[in-house]
Amino acid sequence: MSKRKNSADSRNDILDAAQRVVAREGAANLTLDAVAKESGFSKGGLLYNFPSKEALIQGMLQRLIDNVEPQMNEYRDSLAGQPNPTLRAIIECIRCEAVIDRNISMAILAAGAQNPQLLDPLRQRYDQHYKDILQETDDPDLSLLLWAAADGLMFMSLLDMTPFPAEDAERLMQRLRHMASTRHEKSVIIDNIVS
Amino acid sequence: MSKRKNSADSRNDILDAAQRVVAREGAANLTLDAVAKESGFSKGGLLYNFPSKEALIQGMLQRLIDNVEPQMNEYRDSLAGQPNPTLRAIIECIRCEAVIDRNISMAILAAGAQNPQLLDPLRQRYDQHYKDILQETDDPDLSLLLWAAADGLMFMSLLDMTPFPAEDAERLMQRLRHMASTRHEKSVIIDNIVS
DNA sequence: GTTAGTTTACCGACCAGATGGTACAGTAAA
DNA sequence: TTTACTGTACCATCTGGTCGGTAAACTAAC
Repeated sequence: MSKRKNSADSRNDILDAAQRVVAREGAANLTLDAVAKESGFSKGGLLYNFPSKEALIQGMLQRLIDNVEPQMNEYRDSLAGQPNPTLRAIIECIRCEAVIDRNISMAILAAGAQNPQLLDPLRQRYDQHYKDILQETDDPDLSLLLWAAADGLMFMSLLDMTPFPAEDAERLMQRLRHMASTRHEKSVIIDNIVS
Repeated sequence: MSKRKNSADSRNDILDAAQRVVAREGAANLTLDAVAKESGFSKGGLLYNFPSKEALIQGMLQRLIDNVEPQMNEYRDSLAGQPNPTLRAIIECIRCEAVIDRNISMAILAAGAQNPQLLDPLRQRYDQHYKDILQETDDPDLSLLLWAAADGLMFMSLLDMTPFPAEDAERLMQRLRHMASTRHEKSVIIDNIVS
């Protein structure tokens, strides 16, 4: 009966429990008591590791980010030298739903609605992505639009509002991927192919 | 001291008050008491008009939709005969932020996170947009991607995560608009301009 | 046209449950 | 001795929602 764990393990166990709760019962039922029960910790132990509910949610978001990061880097590194590696890595991550459980993302979104600064870590990521994408592209605006499109598809899926079947979404993602992998000499190219 | 108003007026007054509350104090503070106070109604009167908080939020969403609809139709009608009228109307609505107050949308989003079926009216709209866009386009996938991109930009702005300045966003929207207004003979056109 | 009954629209006190958080005494491993 | 908890009791507050009451407005009978 080893009581002692190191604190990092405990925190991870708690975050796991929180994710299970939210995945099973939805964002509305993410309460300290529920997480305590699910994790096996006492409420005191929970609040010892995360001094507030807000801290817990911050922890969830941070871990989510930390989990996606290596996967993204892997993609990006494998595309080094080719066009738009970061953009394509983002698209790929969204495509294979590295974005984890819908409920978890929704819970974080809901929390963000109540306390906007909770999303700051995400904002930082977006900022970094923005800079990387710009630096790698021949056609900044097109790349940003492709990014926005991928993001839009992700949000639709997140909110369960995608009006088309999964295979269509898949095809769209492939086309995005394809568009991101071609080089363009100038912004204007696309705009010129008018009938 | 006419006590009697017709119910529709009361409901509208209450929805106005709810919007003011949420715009001023954020989604977290959208409580029945706050809305009652802001609207001048008693809590009982409020709950007479909206039998539950959920009903109130549904009302807010519905009115939001009802307000944007005529504006969209106007745009669309003015583009009749030209390519992609619906898509372009959507883009235009997003561009000039017909999407109303950020806080209001966030409140609805937050509510949707807790009770997903609350977003059903929105889903219906998306479904209709989807059908309309498909029917009007020469290049279904491209149109859907442009739609997704516009949506992505909207969500970024909604969550206050747009990493680029407003003028860049404006330029992106213009490009979207432009891309939506050109005819394409085949999907492949775009894909072919590879270096 | 007055009276009586019914409905509509609203008031405001009260309530029950949930929830985040505290306090604190104890305990066991490192 | 410090760290990392357990466990319980407790609490203040908030919040959605109920409920009995009430006055104006509408309806209908006389």
